[in-house]
Amino acid sequence: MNYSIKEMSVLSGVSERTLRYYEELELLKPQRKAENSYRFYTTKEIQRLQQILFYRELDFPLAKICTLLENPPSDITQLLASQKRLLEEKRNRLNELIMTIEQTIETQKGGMNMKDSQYFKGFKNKLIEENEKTYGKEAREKYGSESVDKSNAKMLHMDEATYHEFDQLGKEILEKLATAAETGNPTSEAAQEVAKLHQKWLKYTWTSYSAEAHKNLVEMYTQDERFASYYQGNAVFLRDAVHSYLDQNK
Amino acid sequence: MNYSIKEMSVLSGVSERTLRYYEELELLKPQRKAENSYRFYTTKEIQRLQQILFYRELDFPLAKICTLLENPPSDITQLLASQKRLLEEKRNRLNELIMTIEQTIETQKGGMNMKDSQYFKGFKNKLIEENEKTYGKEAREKYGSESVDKSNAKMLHMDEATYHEFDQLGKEILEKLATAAETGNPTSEAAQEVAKLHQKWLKYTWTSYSAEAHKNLVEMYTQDERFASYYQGNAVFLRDAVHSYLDQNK
DNA sequence: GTTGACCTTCACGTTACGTTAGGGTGTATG
DNA sequence: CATACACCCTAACGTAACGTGAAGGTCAAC
Repeated sequence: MNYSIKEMSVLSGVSERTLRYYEELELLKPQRKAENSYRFYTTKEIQRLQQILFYRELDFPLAKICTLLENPPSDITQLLASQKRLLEEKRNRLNELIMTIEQTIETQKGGMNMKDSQYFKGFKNKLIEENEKTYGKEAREKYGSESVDKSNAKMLHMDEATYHEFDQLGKEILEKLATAAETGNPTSEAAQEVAKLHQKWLKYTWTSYSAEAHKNLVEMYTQDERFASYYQGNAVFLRDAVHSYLDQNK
Repeated sequence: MNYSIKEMSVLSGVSERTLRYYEELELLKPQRKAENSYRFYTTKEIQRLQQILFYRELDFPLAKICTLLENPPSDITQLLASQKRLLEEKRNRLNELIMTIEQTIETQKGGMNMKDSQYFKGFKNKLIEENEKTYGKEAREKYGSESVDKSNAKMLHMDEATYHEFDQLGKEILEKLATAAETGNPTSEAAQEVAKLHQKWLKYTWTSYSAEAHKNLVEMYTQDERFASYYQGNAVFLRDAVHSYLDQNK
């Protein structure tokens, strides 16, 4: 049986343009009628097209499909496995983006303004980057890697001295939080000081501070593994301390 | 402070080309030095760039970012939510592809040849399509939609009559399976007949049949919801019947 | 005066096609 | 026999978000 390009298109569900394009790429080469140089496809080409579509639907690029059909690799399962890993990476990245959007929406609902929500995202990305440095690529494989704009800090237009203060305060909070958490009591004086410092720390970057947004933020710390990891397992304690502190000092 | 394009590039981590491109799109319009028409960026542009990057990292297309920054929508969370849905669809599609690859690898390991594995995928896609027709878009939203090549059946180069037989046999299996399953005994005569018919049915399309691949296939039926749904909850029964049948008739 | 680092615009390449534009072919009908 | 209509052909531009030169101007230092 000989099929014209239109018949082939209807049969397979791919457009005529696509069939011509595949010929251009030397992926699928139909014969031609001598008299009018019309293309015609036989069962051989049908089978070939099926193979092409098989790989195409698995998101293989056409160039790869081409080389793949010309010299079929001995180990197809390995090929499939590597394509799978690639797709998984893409998926993980999407998952990460989705989480980020969710959290951004949360911060918005929690009363943060857009500017601060954006800064929050930058801060999160910085955390993720450090997290990856610490825990190697496991984290990168588990989550995806959002492309981090590298010098978020520089773009904060803080001057060097202020940034240094800010950075030091961050470290101080981490240390004092660890000490305070040992007592287990979020209403202790040590814990309340941590909460106060955390408030001060936030005010360095937030254009408008509100207790509501602050509570919302520390709540979120407890939800995301990376934040929890940054606070070395004391995210819940920090949340409780901040809640208590803000309720005391309304 | 005025930054040259290079300084801006280092500061923000985006390439010079990208900065020029954004100017071309009217996304980010730096001023020019009068004497040499060099670009220069001020804090205003830095902030603008930060906004651009915020949305870009969430996979917003640049054109959208452009309109978005020109007339900021009142409800940003809604915007974020719709972007989230879009990303979720992409992710679901990837998940579907990943599952398909896994299953294809399984069929390969189960002793199927490549051609039949490809056909298996086509069959699965047809099932999915029918599944979606039945259960509406819930299924499509939960899983992603693989682009199905519509007329897989036609491309099987079965003639009409043979295809009709094949199709009828498929329906017969479904009915008899339901009846046999009521007894609950996969070694019953009725169940064994179903297994035999299923074998016959597979041989219509498989270029090489093996008991191993057959067992592997029915095992997979029990793992994937859509297959299970096609067999109306009797996938496990079918598996047991086939195993028993093949072990009896070695 | 010349290197070298910076800047400029212009323009092609990337992926997988969709979409005209301009023109030839084959056949059924008036 | 002319014409309408469905089909075929090639060529070429457009898409998104840049990367990568090419060709040439500007500026400070040696």
